Amino acid sequence: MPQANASAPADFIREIIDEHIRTNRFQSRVATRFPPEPNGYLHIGHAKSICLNFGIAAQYGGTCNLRMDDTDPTGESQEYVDSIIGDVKWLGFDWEDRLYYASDYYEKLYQFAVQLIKIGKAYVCSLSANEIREYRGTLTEPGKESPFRNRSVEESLDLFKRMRAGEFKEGTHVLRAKIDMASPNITMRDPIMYRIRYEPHYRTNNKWCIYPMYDFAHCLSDSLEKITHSICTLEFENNRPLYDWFLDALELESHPQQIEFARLNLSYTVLSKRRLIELVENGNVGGWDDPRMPTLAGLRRRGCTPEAIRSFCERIGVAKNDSTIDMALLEYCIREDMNERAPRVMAVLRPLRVVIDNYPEGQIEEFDCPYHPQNADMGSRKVPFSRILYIEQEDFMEKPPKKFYRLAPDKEVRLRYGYFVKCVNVVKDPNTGEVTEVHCTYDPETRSGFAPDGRKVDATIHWVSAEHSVPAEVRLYDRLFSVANPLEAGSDYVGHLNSKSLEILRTCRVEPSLKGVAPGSRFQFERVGYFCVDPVDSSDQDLVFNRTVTLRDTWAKISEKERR
RNA sequence: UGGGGCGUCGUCAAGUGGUAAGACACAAGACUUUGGAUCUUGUAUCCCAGGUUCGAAUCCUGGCGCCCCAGCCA
Repeated sequence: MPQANASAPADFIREIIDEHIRTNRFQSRVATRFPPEPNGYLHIGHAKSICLNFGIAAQYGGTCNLRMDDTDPTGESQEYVDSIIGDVKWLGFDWEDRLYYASDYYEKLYQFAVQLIKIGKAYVCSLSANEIREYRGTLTEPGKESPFRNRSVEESLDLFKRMRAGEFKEGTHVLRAKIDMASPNITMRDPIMYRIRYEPHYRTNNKWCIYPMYDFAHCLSDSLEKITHSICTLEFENNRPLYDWFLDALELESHPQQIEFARLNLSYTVLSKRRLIELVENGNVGGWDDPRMPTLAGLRRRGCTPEAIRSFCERIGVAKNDSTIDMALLEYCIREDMNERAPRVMAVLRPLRVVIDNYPEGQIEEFDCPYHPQNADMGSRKVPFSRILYIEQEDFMEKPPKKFYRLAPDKEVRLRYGYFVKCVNVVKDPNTGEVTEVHCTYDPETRSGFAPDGRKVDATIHWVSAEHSVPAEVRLYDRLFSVANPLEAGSDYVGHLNSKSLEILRTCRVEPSLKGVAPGSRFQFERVGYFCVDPVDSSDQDLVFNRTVTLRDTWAKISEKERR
């Protein structure tokens, strides 16, 4: 398990824990948990919580449990459980043998409910859903007490037993806590503890037809697991009094401290399970693991490493301010990580044919090219060079603007790890005027990239040998949404989907060393970006690369500025 | 016109009465066989208004703004 380093940021949660340790609350124990509901895939917002909970446990020598908060059979499934387990593991965290399920506590939870009825703190209410809503009051008006509120303990006990036995239809009865219908905190207005639902649960199947609500189940699950710090997001702040109320009413010894922090928002994407499900179900993306998705599955398929995501989670901090992190920070973390680990390799995404007029026909040379400019330990590979090459279309301009350093008529550039070449002629499509082939001469004295006479070139460009390179498909991914805050103006966030979030290039040529690379392996295509062999669609016969993130592109900024 | 939370650089975020850390972004420059990487440099008086104090982002008072809560979701 990754250890929190000594310089781990001291956020307000850690301050609270330090205080608890100082005052010997919880006997200096620290026990946290990550409690997802298995009704969707984990996203990077969950990663923040995972890193927080597991990170704190590691830092304080405590434990962190993984618990499926599966109290609502609707939408929950084993598929999601499996994905959650895989994702947390992939992120690099270990819950050892502490994988728990709220559904395993159903019987105990039922007994707790019975106990609350017996001490007069819970009752079966037979109002309809609509009536319950009406009786609840509004934000500014107090609620009214249910006519069933003072039902006898015996009657509630009997009814509750029969609810469990399946004697009633859905919606006819619920179990409620007897608190205060006039509370200014709506959460405390006799909250529902159990509802009837004739829906098979993915784990308990048809054993139960009553299911506990979050507020009732969560605090008790925490207590049963002897959690000390129950960390959740800000929207549960209103629920904290209720969290405490149940534990106090049952006089439980294990009474965790709930602490709330601000959930993660990321620009140019959405991070709510509901919307992510919509994107998947509407077919706006290819699935939960579509590389454009902010899900852990999507980020993984795109090529992100767990290290990059953990680094991101450390950098963003933990506080109570509503905040939106700039996507640029995530991209930075990915580049930072990739820069160190990705072998450099050459690939031409949009090929332009180059003929070296004075290079002997049929001659082939092999250049030894290091995999990493700053790390010789990563070794090198041989890259073949020949008379006909491909370069990137955008690396040649017939009429270059002032600051364009690359190849142009009469201009000399260096081919990476190869020779200096000078453009002497172009061939154009007679109909479109488009340049279809560039003719160059090379200087044999400049082999491996240096001129003995000391002359310099403005640019170094990448290339592949036409004959030796291998074809590949490259998928260029970009931000999912075209605006920073897709949710800003109401609900038409789908309208802000970035139509250019995926561009598929099918005529790419990559250097021959890439033949047979393992799915999931990551590379830097020099001067282009970081790429990952698609773990799903790539094969030895058909190479498919996903762009994880571009390189920082100063030229793009300059040319953008010039255009304005 | 209820209750709960939050307001420090474009975006995050330290700061806990002693004179505004850091990161990303941005800008300028150095270096460079990736217009990459790296390195230097630059950029805020703290939502507003009063008050307390020798001294306030930090304390007090009053405003203003934003978020959450009226699921038999979590």
